[in-house]
Amino acid sequence: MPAEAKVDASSARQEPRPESRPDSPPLTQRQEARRRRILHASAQLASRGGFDAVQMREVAESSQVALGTLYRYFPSKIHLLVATMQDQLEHMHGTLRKKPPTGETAAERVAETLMRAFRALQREPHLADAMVRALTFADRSVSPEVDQVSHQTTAIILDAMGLERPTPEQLSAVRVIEHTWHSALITWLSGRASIAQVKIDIETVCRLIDLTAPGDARDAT
Amino acid sequence: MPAEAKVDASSARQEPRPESRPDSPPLTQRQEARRRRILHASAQLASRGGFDAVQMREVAESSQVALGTLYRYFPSKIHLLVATMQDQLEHMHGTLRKKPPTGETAAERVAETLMRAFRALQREPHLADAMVRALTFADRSVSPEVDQVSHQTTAIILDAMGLERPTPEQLSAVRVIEHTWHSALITWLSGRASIAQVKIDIETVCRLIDLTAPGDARDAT
DNA sequence: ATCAAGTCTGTAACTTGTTCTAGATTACCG
DNA sequence: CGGTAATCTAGAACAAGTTACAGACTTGAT
Repeated sequence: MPAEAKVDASSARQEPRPESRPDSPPLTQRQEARRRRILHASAQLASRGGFDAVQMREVAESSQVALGTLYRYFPSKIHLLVATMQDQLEHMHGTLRKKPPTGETAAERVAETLMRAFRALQREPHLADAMVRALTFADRSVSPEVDQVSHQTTAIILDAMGLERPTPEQLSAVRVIEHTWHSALITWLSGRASIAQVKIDIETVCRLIDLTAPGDARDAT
Repeated sequence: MPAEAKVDASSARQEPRPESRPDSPPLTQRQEARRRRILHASAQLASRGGFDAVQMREVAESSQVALGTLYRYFPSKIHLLVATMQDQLEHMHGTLRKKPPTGETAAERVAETLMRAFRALQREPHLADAMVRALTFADRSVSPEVDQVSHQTTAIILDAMGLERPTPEQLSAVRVIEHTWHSALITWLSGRASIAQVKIDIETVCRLIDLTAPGDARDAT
């Protein structure tokens, strides 16, 4: 059995994900595989049962890893679920990129994109529950990871807007859209708002985009 | 020692709070006092230490109540903290009512009011942490209570707008403002956004109000 | 091939939210 | 008053997140 070499720049990287996680120590293949098994188990358990069903002992068992190891990879349940969200978001961004939104205005395109994402979440409401609850419950110790999720979300929205160099005002609008997106998801997940309400809220907040760039929003795609 | 009579309509109610909690079984004076002690202890513990510092055993001890009794009054830590928030919100609404906002437009008045509330929260950031985290983490079993908080918040915002009969569009805008408010608080509490950022986000989202009623927003106070 | 350092495993212990129980106390009714 | 149902108390017990640790396995370098 040959020793597991670190995966460095000289070896062919099979996973098309050069960005996003500049891990301080590069992982061996087995470690990368463990990480992957853990995230998979996490998503699977979350898909049934939501937040509560993701139990650290079960994740460890499902991914065939000792509990201590699980905690070495993800220092808390919240870290694990936020990482799971990062993972899912990458998928999502890829999927969304394939079919760019068709709306005329930037506001329409953003709303369209978010509604598409929303429909995807509706297919796995328990998973959405686990991820979003973790995200909003995260305390300061998870800030870097939550920030990354936020940046990824921002990237998705800016993509939909078709902007290279957003103005500060536009960035403010995007931040507000993200606030609304997260909070609206929460109200939907906890049964306090209908799908239709979420749609309305998204469309309402997206109007802010037109407000920030009244005349020059149409140069995209 | 005379038996504690239920506080019913025939006895003078000393607390100026006839609305807000139509408790199915009316409470005796001692029960009302217990409830108050519990909420007080909860707020006190939250004020240092935040969410994690509110430990059910400590709340029980601080309020001189058995653990089982605490759970009879508030069926979970989340219920307790959401109730604490309701309590604080009532205070806040009263305080805010005394000095109505002075802005020209409805958007300005709402932003002014929210910033005033924000400054109040800044004085007790740990308490804010406990309440807001509980609010967004609450699951379906707490929906009625969370809804009440939401309604109270809506009332505050509509107050600031100076509206009696808001249009559906305006209500949508208010919902989006609340979303932004909660989510912006979270990002601030977890150290991912500065106070200045929160201010900008609030002002940004408040622009939606002008958007929903371009011509007739000025008839208040 | 072999050694030192780092990693993984299995397991027990600890913490805090939550539930349960038996026995006192209190509230309400006749 | 006296009885009964509801409530309260103290404390044990349970559940799931988290930590600790001893021993086995990997890794990287010689």
